[in-house]
Amino acid sequence: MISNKAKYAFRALLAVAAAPEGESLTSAEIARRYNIPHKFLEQILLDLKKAGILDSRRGKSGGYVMLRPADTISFGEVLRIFEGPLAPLPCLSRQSYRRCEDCVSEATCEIRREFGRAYDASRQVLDSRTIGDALADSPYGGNAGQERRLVG
Amino acid sequence: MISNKAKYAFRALLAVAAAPEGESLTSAEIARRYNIPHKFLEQILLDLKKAGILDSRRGKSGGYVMLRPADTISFGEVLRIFEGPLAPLPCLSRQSYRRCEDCVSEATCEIRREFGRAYDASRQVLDSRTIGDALADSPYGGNAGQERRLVG
DNA sequence: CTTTATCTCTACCTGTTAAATAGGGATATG
DNA sequence: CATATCCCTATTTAACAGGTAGAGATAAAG
Repeated sequence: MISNKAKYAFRALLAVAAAPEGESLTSAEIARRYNIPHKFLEQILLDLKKAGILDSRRGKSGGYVMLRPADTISFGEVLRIFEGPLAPLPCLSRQSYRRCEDCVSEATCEIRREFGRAYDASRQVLDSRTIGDALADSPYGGNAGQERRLVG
Repeated sequence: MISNKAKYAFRALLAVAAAPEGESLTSAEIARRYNIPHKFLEQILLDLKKAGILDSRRGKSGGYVMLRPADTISFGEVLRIFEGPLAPLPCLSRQSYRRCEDCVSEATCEIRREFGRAYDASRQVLDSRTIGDALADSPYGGNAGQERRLVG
Protein backbone atom coordinates (compact mmCIF):
# COMPACT_ATOMS: atom_id res chain seq x y z
CA MET A 1 0.00 0.00 0.00
CA ILE A 2 1.17 3.50 -0.75
CA SER A 3 1.02 6.01 2.10
CA ASN A 4 -1.83 8.44 2.61
CA LYS A 5 0.75 11.16 2.16
CA ALA A 6 1.50 10.03 -1.38
CA LYS A 7 -2.15 9.56 -2.18
CA TYR A 8 -2.98 13.07 -0.94
CA ALA A 9 -0.13 14.39 -3.06
CA PHE A 10 -1.68 12.86 -6.17
CA ARG A 11 -5.10 14.26 -5.28
CA ALA A 12 -3.63 17.70 -4.87
CA LEU A 13 -1.54 17.53 -8.04
CA LEU A 14 -4.45 16.35 -10.13
CA ALA A 15 -6.62 19.10 -8.71
CA VAL A 16 -4.09 21.84 -9.37
CA ALA A 17 -3.35 20.49 -12.83
CA ALA A 18 -7.05 20.36 -13.66
CA ALA A 19 -7.65 23.95 -12.58
CA PRO A 20 -8.28 26.49 -15.35
CA GLU A 21 -5.07 27.85 -16.88
CA GLY A 22 -3.49 30.54 -14.69
CA GLU A 23 -5.83 30.05 -11.76
CA SER A 24 -4.36 29.01 -8.44
CA LEU A 25 -5.91 26.60 -5.94
CA THR A 26 -5.62 26.99 -2.17
CA SER A 27 -4.65 24.23 0.21
CA ALA A 28 -7.88 24.86 2.11
CA GLU A 29 -9.98 24.29 -0.99
CA ILE A 30 -8.20 21.06 -1.86
CA ALA A 31 -8.47 19.83 1.72
CA ARG A 32 -12.19 20.59 1.81
CA ARG A 33 -12.91 19.04 -1.55
CA TYR A 34 -11.21 15.73 -0.79
CA ASN A 35 -11.65 15.57 2.96
CA ILE A 36 -7.92 15.73 3.68
CA PRO A 37 -6.61 17.11 7.03
CA HIS A 38 -5.64 20.65 6.16
CA LYS A 39 -2.39 21.05 8.08
CA PHE A 40 -1.20 17.69 6.86
CA LEU A 41 -1.90 18.68 3.28
CA GLU A 42 0.05 21.90 3.71
CA GLN A 43 3.18 19.90 4.49
CA ILE A 44 2.63 17.79 1.42
CA LEU A 45 2.13 20.77 -0.88
CA LEU A 46 5.30 22.24 0.54
CA ASP A 47 7.16 19.06 -0.34
CA LEU A 48 5.82 19.28 -3.89
CA LYS A 49 7.02 22.84 -4.08
CA LYS A 50 10.49 21.95 -2.80
CA ALA A 51 10.60 19.22 -5.42
CA GLY A 52 10.04 21.83 -8.12
CA ILE A 53 6.68 20.52 -9.19
CA LEU A 54 4.35 23.16 -7.79
CA ASP A 55 4.72 26.90 -7.40
CA SER A 56 2.89 29.00 -4.83
CA ARG A 57 1.67 32.51 -4.21
CA ARG A 58 1.31 33.78 -0.68
CA GLY A 59 -1.13 36.14 0.96
CA LYS A 60 -4.74 36.78 0.21
CA SER A 61 -5.83 35.21 -3.06
CA GLY A 62 -2.72 33.05 -2.96
CA GLY A 63 -2.57 29.35 -3.69
CA TYR A 64 -0.76 26.75 -5.75
CA VAL A 65 -0.15 26.40 -9.47
CA MET A 66 1.82 23.94 -11.59
CA LEU A 67 5.45 24.86 -12.07
CA ARG A 68 6.07 22.21 -14.70
CA PRO A 69 3.54 20.97 -17.28
CA ALA A 70 1.41 18.11 -15.97
CA ASP A 71 2.44 15.84 -18.81
CA THR A 72 6.09 15.96 -17.73
CA ILE A 73 5.32 14.67 -14.24
CA SER A 74 5.14 10.91 -14.00
CA PHE A 75 3.44 8.97 -11.24
CA GLY A 76 6.79 7.34 -10.51
CA GLU A 77 8.49 10.66 -9.92
CA VAL A 78 5.88 11.78 -7.43
CA LEU A 79 5.82 8.44 -5.69
CA ARG A 80 9.58 8.51 -5.22
CA ILE A 81 9.36 11.91 -3.53
CA PHE A 82 7.11 10.54 -0.82
CA GLU A 83 7.99 6.88 -0.63
CA GLY A 84 11.65 6.78 -1.51
CA PRO A 85 12.91 4.06 -3.87
CA LEU A 86 10.18 2.04 -5.57
CA ALA A 87 12.31 -1.06 -6.02
CA PRO A 88 11.03 -4.07 -4.06
CA LEU A 89 14.60 -5.01 -3.10
CA PRO A 90 17.54 -2.76 -2.23
CA CYS A 91 19.67 -4.61 -4.79
CA LEU A 92 17.23 -3.63 -7.55
CA SER A 93 17.28 0.10 -6.95
CA ARG A 94 19.37 2.06 -9.41
CA GLN A 95 19.11 5.26 -7.40
CA SER A 96 20.04 3.84 -4.02
CA TYR A 97 21.50 0.41 -4.56
CA ARG A 98 22.32 -1.67 -1.51
CA ARG A 99 23.51 -5.22 -1.34
CA CYS A 100 21.30 -7.79 0.44
CA GLU A 101 23.01 -9.21 3.50
CA ASP A 102 21.54 -12.62 2.89
CA CYS A 103 22.46 -12.86 -0.76
CA VAL A 104 25.08 -15.38 -1.77
CA SER A 105 25.30 -14.41 -5.42
CA GLU A 106 23.38 -11.54 -6.94
CA ALA A 107 23.82 -12.85 -10.47
CA THR A 108 22.06 -16.11 -9.67
CA CYS A 109 19.62 -14.88 -7.00
CA GLU A 110 16.15 -16.17 -7.86
CA ILE A 111 14.43 -13.65 -5.63
CA ARG A 112 16.20 -10.81 -7.34
CA ARG A 113 15.32 -12.17 -10.76
CA GLU A 114 11.62 -12.65 -10.07
CA PHE A 115 11.14 -9.35 -8.29
CA GLY A 116 13.13 -7.69 -11.02
CA ARG A 117 10.45 -8.78 -13.47
CA ALA A 118 7.65 -7.54 -11.26
CA TYR A 119 9.45 -4.25 -10.74
CA ASP A 120 10.06 -3.77 -14.46
CA ALA A 121 6.40 -4.37 -15.19
CA SER A 122 5.19 -1.90 -12.61
CA ARG A 123 7.82 0.70 -13.47
CA GLN A 124 6.82 0.48 -17.10
CA VAL A 125 3.49 1.94 -16.03
CA LEU A 126 4.48 4.29 -13.24
CA ASP A 127 7.39 5.94 -15.04
CA SER A 128 5.56 6.40 -18.33
CA ARG A 129 2.12 7.56 -17.23
CA THR A 130 1.93 11.22 -16.26
CA ILE A 131 -0.47 13.43 -14.34
CA GLY A 132 -1.41 14.92 -17.70
CA ASP A 133 -2.14 11.49 -19.19
CA ALA A 134 -4.32 10.60 -16.24
CA LEU A 135 -6.41 13.75 -16.64
CA ALA A 136 -6.66 13.37 -20.40
CA ASP A 137 -7.93 9.80 -20.03
CA SER A 138 -10.41 10.88 -17.39
CA PRO A 139 -14.12 10.51 -18.18
CA TYR A 140 -14.53 14.24 -17.73
CA GLY A 141 -11.56 14.79 -20.00
CA GLY A 142 -9.37 17.17 -18.12
CA ASN A 143 -6.86 18.84 -20.41
CA ALA A 144 -4.05 20.14 -18.31
CA GLY A 145 -0.54 20.38 -19.63
CA GLN A 146 -1.56 20.22 -23.25
CA GLU A 147 -3.54 22.23 -25.75
CA ARG A 148 -7.30 22.19 -25.41
CA ARG A 149 -9.14 19.74 -27.53
CA LEU A 150 -12.49 20.61 -29.00
CA VAL A 151 -15.27 18.56 -27.53
CA GLY A 152 -18.54 17.96 -29.28
CA MET B 1 10.56 -2.45 -0.45
CA ILE B 2 9.44 -5.83 0.77
CA SER B 3 10.23 -6.71 4.38
CA ASN B 4 13.24 -8.77 5.42
CA LYS B 5 10.75 -11.23 6.81
CA ALA B 6 9.28 -11.87 3.38
CA LYS B 7 12.70 -12.02 1.77
CA TYR B 8 13.88 -14.58 4.33
CA ALA B 9 10.74 -16.58 3.67
CA PHE B 10 11.60 -16.78 -0.03
CA ARG B 11 15.19 -17.79 0.73
CA ALA B 12 13.97 -20.55 2.99
CA LEU B 13 11.31 -21.76 0.59
CA LEU B 14 13.71 -21.86 -2.33
CA ALA B 15 16.24 -23.75 -0.23
CA VAL B 16 13.73 -26.34 0.98
CA ALA B 17 12.28 -26.73 -2.50
CA ALA B 18 15.74 -27.21 -3.97
CA ALA B 19 16.69 -29.89 -1.46
CA PRO B 20 16.89 -33.46 -2.78
CA GLU B 21 13.52 -35.23 -2.83
CA GLY B 22 12.48 -36.47 0.62
CA GLU B 23 15.33 -34.75 2.46
CA SER B 24 14.49 -32.21 5.10
CA LEU B 25 16.36 -29.01 5.82
CA THR B 26 16.84 -27.56 9.29
CA SER B 27 16.22 -23.96 10.22
CA ALA B 28 19.78 -23.81 11.55
CA GLU B 29 21.22 -24.88 8.21
CA ILE B 30 19.17 -22.33 6.29
CA ALA B 31 20.07 -19.59 8.75
CA ARG B 32 23.75 -20.42 8.48
CA ARG B 33 23.75 -20.67 4.71
CA TYR B 34 22.08 -17.31 4.14
CA ASN B 35 23.24 -15.44 7.21
CA ILE B 36 19.73 -15.02 8.62
CA PRO B 37 19.15 -14.59 12.40
CA HIS B 38 18.19 -18.07 13.50
CA LYS B 39 15.38 -17.34 15.97
CA PHE B 40 13.83 -14.89 13.57
CA LEU B 41 13.88 -17.48 10.80
CA GLU B 42 12.20 -20.01 13.07
CA GLN B 43 9.19 -17.71 13.39
CA ILE B 44 9.04 -17.33 9.65
CA LEU B 45 9.22 -21.05 8.98
CA LEU B 46 6.44 -21.52 11.49
CA ASP B 47 4.30 -19.04 9.58
CA LEU B 48 4.95 -20.96 6.38
CA LYS B 49 3.90 -24.13 8.12
CA LYS B 50 0.72 -22.57 9.46
CA ALA B 51 -0.02 -21.38 5.95
CA GLY B 52 0.11 -24.98 4.75
CA ILE B 53 3.15 -24.52 2.57
CA LEU B 54 5.82 -26.30 4.57
CA ASP B 55 5.69 -29.38 6.75
CA SER B 56 8.07 -30.11 9.60
CA ARG B 57 9.55 -32.97 11.57
CA ARG B 58 10.64 -32.43 15.14
CA GLY B 59 13.46 -33.88 17.17
CA LYS B 60 16.88 -35.00 16.12
CA SER B 61 17.23 -35.21 12.34
CA GLY B 62 14.12 -33.10 12.02
CA GLY B 63 13.66 -30.17 9.68
CA TYR B 64 11.36 -28.77 7.05
CA VAL B 65 10.03 -30.18 3.80
CA MET B 66 7.60 -28.91 1.18
CA LEU B 67 3.99 -29.75 1.91
CA ARG B 68 2.78 -28.62 -1.52
CA PRO B 69 4.73 -28.87 -4.79
CA ALA B 70 6.94 -25.84 -5.42
CA ASP B 71 5.29 -25.14 -8.74
CA THR B 72 1.93 -24.55 -7.07
CA ILE B 73 3.29 -21.81 -4.82
CA SER B 74 3.34 -18.37 -6.41
CA PHE B 75 5.45 -15.46 -5.26
CA GLY B 76 2.26 -13.50 -4.77
CA GLU B 77 0.81 -16.07 -2.39
CA VAL B 78 3.91 -16.03 -0.19
CA LEU B 79 4.16 -12.28 -0.27
CA ARG B 80 0.55 -11.93 0.87
CA ILE B 81 1.25 -14.13 3.89
CA PHE B 82 3.92 -11.76 5.15
CA GLU B 83 2.93 -8.40 3.74
CA GLY B 84 -0.84 -8.55 3.66
CA PRO B 85 -2.64 -7.21 0.57
CA LEU B 86 -0.36 -6.40 -2.37
CA ALA B 87 -2.70 -3.77 -3.80
CA PRO B 88 -1.22 -0.26 -3.78
CA LEU B 89 -4.59 1.19 -2.71
CA PRO B 90 -7.18 -0.26 -0.34
CA CYS B 91 -9.86 0.27 -2.99
CA LEU B 92 -7.94 -2.01 -5.39
CA SER B 93 -7.67 -5.00 -3.10
CA ARG B 94 -10.11 -7.78 -3.89
CA GLN B 95 -9.30 -9.69 -0.72
CA SER B 96 -9.63 -6.82 1.70
CA TYR B 97 -11.34 -3.96 -0.08
CA ARG B 98 -11.65 -0.67 1.75
CA ARG B 99 -12.97 2.59 0.43
CA CYS B 100 -10.59 5.58 0.32
CA GLU B 101 -11.77 8.35 2.65
CA ASP B 102 -10.64 11.02 0.23
CA CYS B 103 -12.24 9.52 -2.84
CA VAL B 104 -15.13 11.39 -4.40
CA SER B 105 -16.00 8.83 -7.06
CA GLU B 106 -14.26 5.51 -7.39
CA ALA B 107 -15.42 5.03 -10.95
CA THR B 108 -13.71 8.20 -12.15
CA CYS B 109 -10.75 8.26 -9.74
CA GLU B 110 -7.59 8.84 -11.76
CA ILE B 111 -5.36 7.59 -8.97
CA ARG B 112 -7.27 4.35 -8.78
CA ARG B 113 -7.11 3.91 -12.53
CA GLU B 114 -3.38 4.49 -12.87
CA PHE B 115 -2.40 2.41 -9.88
CA GLY B 116 -4.79 -0.25 -11.07
CA ARG B 117 -2.68 -0.55 -14.21
CA ALA B 118 0.55 -0.74 -12.26
CA TYR B 119 -0.95 -3.31 -9.92
CA ASP B 120 -2.22 -5.45 -12.79
CA ALA B 121 1.21 -5.43 -14.38
CA SER B 122 2.99 -6.46 -11.23
CA ARG B 123 0.38 -9.03 -10.25
CA GLN B 124 0.66 -10.59 -13.68
CA VAL B 125 4.20 -11.53 -12.69
CA LEU B 126 3.85 -12.24 -8.99
CA ASP B 127 0.74 -14.39 -9.22
CA SER B 128 1.91 -16.44 -12.17
CA ARG B 129 5.54 -17.11 -11.34
CA THR B 130 6.08 -19.91 -8.82
CA ILE B 131 8.89 -21.07 -6.58
CA GLY B 132 9.23 -24.01 -8.93
CA ASP B 133 9.52 -21.74 -11.99
CA ALA B 134 12.19 -19.68 -10.28
CA LEU B 135 14.30 -22.74 -9.52
CA ALA B 136 13.82 -24.18 -12.98
CA ASP B 137 15.00 -20.94 -14.59
CA SER B 138 17.98 -20.77 -12.28
CA PRO B 139 21.46 -20.98 -13.82
CA TYR B 140 22.13 -24.07 -11.75
CA GLY B 141 18.81 -25.48 -12.86
CA GLY B 142 17.11 -26.57 -9.69
CA ASN B 143 14.31 -28.97 -10.44
CA ALA B 144 11.98 -28.99 -7.50
CA GLY B 145 8.31 -29.64 -7.93
CA GLN B 146 8.68 -31.23 -11.34
CA GLU B 147 10.31 -34.24 -12.93
CA ARG B 148 14.06 -34.24 -13.20
CA ARG B 149 15.58 -33.20 -16.46
CA LEU B 150 18.69 -34.87 -17.79
CA VAL B 151 21.64 -32.56 -17.89
CA GLY B 152 24.30 -33.48 -20.30
C1' DC C 1 15.98 -43.54 29.88
C1' DT C 2 18.85 -39.65 29.41
C1' DT C 3 21.01 -36.52 26.36
C1' DT C 4 20.73 -33.72 22.55
C1' DA C 5 19.00 -31.60 18.52
C1' DT C 6 15.38 -30.04 16.69
C1' DC C 7 10.79 -27.58 16.17
C1' DT C 8 7.05 -24.66 18.79
C1' DC C 9 5.25 -21.01 21.35
C1' DT C 10 4.95 -16.58 23.78
C1' DA C 11 6.68 -12.55 25.43
C1' DC C 12 9.42 -8.73 25.10
C1' DC C 13 12.42 -4.93 23.31
C1' DT C 14 14.16 -1.03 20.50
C1' DG C 15 14.10 2.00 16.75
C1' DT C 16 11.56 3.88 12.91
C1' DT C 17 7.71 5.41 10.45
C1' DA C 18 2.84 6.95 9.41
C1' DA C 19 -0.34 10.17 10.15
C1' DA C 20 -1.42 13.51 11.86
C1' DT C 21 -1.78 17.87 15.43
C1' DA C 22 -0.20 22.27 17.05
C1' DG C 23 1.36 26.71 17.02
C1' DG C 24 3.07 30.06 15.38
C1' DG C 25 5.86 33.17 11.61
C1' DA C 26 6.14 35.42 6.87
C1' DT C 27 3.79 37.78 3.28
C1' DA C 28 0.60 39.72 0.20
C1' DT C 29 -3.91 41.95 -0.65
C1' DG C 30 -7.68 44.85 0.01
C1' DC D 1 -3.89 47.20 9.42
C1' DA D 2 -6.82 43.10 9.28
C1' DT D 3 -7.11 38.92 7.09
C1' DA D 4 -6.11 35.06 4.34
C1' DT D 5 -2.92 32.59 2.74
C1' DC D 6 1.57 29.99 2.55
C1' DC D 7 5.80 28.51 5.40
C1' DC D 8 8.32 26.14 9.02
C1' DT D 9 9.34 23.30 13.11
C1' DA D 10 8.22 20.59 16.95
C1' DT D 11 5.43 17.12 19.15
C1' DT D 12 2.39 13.18 19.65
C1' DT D 13 0.41 8.53 19.20
C1' DA D 14 0.10 4.07 17.37
C1' DA D 15 1.70 0.70 14.70
C1' DC D 16 5.21 -1.95 12.66
C1' DA D 17 9.95 -3.90 11.51
C1' DG D 18 13.32 -6.54 12.97
C1' DG D 19 14.84 -8.73 15.95
C1' DT D 20 16.11 -11.18 21.07
C1' DA D 21 15.02 -14.32 24.86
C1' DG D 22 13.62 -18.23 27.19
C1' DA D 23 11.33 -22.08 27.88
C1' DG D 24 8.41 -26.11 26.34
C1' DA D 25 7.41 -30.32 23.26
C1' DT D 26 9.14 -34.10 20.67
C1' DA D 27 11.90 -37.42 18.56
C1' DA D 28 16.16 -39.92 17.71
C1' DA D 29 20.59 -41.80 19.39
C1' DG D 30 23.31 -43.71 22.63
